[in-house]
Amino acid sequence: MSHTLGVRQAQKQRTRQALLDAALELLEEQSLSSLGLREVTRAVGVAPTAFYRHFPSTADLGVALVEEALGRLHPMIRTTVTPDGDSGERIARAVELIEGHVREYPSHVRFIARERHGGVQPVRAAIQEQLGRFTEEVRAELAKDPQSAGWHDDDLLMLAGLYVDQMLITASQFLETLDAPDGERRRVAETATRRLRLISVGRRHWTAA
Amino acid sequence: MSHTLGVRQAQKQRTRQALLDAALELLEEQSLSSLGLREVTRAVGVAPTAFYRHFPSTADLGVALVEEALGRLHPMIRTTVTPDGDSGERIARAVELIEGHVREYPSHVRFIARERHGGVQPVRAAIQEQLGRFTEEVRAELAKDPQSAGWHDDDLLMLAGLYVDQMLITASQFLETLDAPDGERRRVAETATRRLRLISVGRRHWTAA
DNA sequence: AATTCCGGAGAACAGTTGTTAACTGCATGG
DNA sequence: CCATGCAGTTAACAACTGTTCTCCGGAATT
Repeated sequence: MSHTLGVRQAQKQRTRQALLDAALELLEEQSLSSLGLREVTRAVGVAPTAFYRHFPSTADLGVALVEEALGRLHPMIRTTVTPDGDSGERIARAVELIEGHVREYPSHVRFIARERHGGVQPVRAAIQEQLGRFTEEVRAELAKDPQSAGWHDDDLLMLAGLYVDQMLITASQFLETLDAPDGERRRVAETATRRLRLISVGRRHWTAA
Repeated sequence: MSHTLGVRQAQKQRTRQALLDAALELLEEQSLSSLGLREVTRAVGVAPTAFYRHFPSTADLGVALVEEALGRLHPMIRTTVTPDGDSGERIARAVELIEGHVREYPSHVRFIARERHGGVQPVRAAIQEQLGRFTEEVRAELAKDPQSAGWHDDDLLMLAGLYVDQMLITASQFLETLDAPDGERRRVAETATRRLRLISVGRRHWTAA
C-alpha cells in the first residue's frame, strides 16, 4: 500500500517543504500578510514562478503551515488531558509538555499565535478549525473523567475551551522566554501551573446548576 | 491652563488623527507589518512625504495606535473589577462592558488582538506594557477585596493576569460575532460568563498554600 | 511689517512586488 | 524507445514601495 512515490514527486515534495521551511523562518520577524512570494523563493534558491507549482498564493502556503503546525498535534493533546494520576501530576505534566513543545517547535508556535488573529482570513479560519477540533477532543476526554459526573455538555465544552485557550497563552508566554534567563522560564511555568490549579479547584467545586 | 493651541498645531493634530484613523481602517484586513506608508497617505488624501512629519515609520504609527486603543482604558478596567455587588452581578457587568466596548471600538479591539503577537516588535512591546499595567491595576483592586485575605501577592498577580487574558479572549470572540446572528453573540456572552464564574469558584475555594 | 518656522507638495530615485508567457530538460507511462 | 507530462527557468510587464531633496505658502514670532 505504501507506494514509494517516484523520483519526480519526491523532488516536488522536497521543494514544497523547502518553501514551507523558508516561509516559517521568514515569518519569525513579520506577519503572513506581508510575506512576499518572491521573498520565499529567493530564500529557497528557486525561481519565483516555481512557487505557483505548489501554492496558488501565500495565503494557501499559510494554510498548509497551519496543518503542519497543528495537524499532527491532536494525539498529544488527547493524552495530556487524559485522566491519569492525580490533578497535581496532570498539571505538571501538561506544563512540561507545553514547554517542551515550544522549545522544539518555536516557529510553529509563533506562527499560530501570530496568525490566529492575523490579517489573512483563510489562515484564521484554518486555525480556528483546528482549535475547535482540539476543544472538542478535550471535551470528549473530560467527559470520561468521573469528576465530570453530572456536568452539562455545555459546561464541559466551556471548560475544554478554557483549557485550550490557556494552553495557547502558556505556549506564547514560554515563547517569549526562549532567549531569556532561565528564571523567567521558571516563573512562567510556575504561574501557568497555578492558573491551571485554580481552574482545577473551580472545576472541583462547580455546581452543575 | 488649557492653552487653546494655535491654528497651526491644530491642523497638524488633525492630519495626524486622520492618518491614525485611515491606518486603523486599513488594518482591518491586514497586519501592521504589511501596512505601507503610501497606502495610508493615499487614503487620507495627502502626499506620501507628509507622513514623515508625524511618524518616523509605520511602526511608530502602530505604537501611537496602541496608546489610542488602550491608553484611556485604565479607568474602565479599574471600575470593572472593583468589588461592588455580589459575584454574579460583577461578572454580568464585566461581560456587558466588554461587549459594549467591542461594539463601540471594534477596530481598536481587532488591532490589539492582531498585533499583540504580530510581526512588529515595538508594537508588541507597547501592548505588553499596557497589558502589564492592566494586570497590576487589577491586582491592586483585587487586593482591596476582603475575599483576598491571606492571599500571597504572587497568587493575586496570577489571578489578575488570568482575568486580563480572559478579557482579551472574550473581546476577540465578541469581535467575531459582530456581523453574525444575535444568537452567536448571546452564546459568546454566556460562555464567557460561565468561564468567569468557574474562575470565581476557584478563587473562593483557593487555599493560600 | 519683516522674518523665521514648518506642514505639506512635487518630482525623482532605485528597488521591489505579483503575474504572464514561452521555454527547457528530465522522469514517467505506453 | 519514444511521446507525453510537468517541475522549474528565463524574461519581461506594469505597478508599487520607502526615502531623498527641493520647493511653496501661510501661520507664528519678533
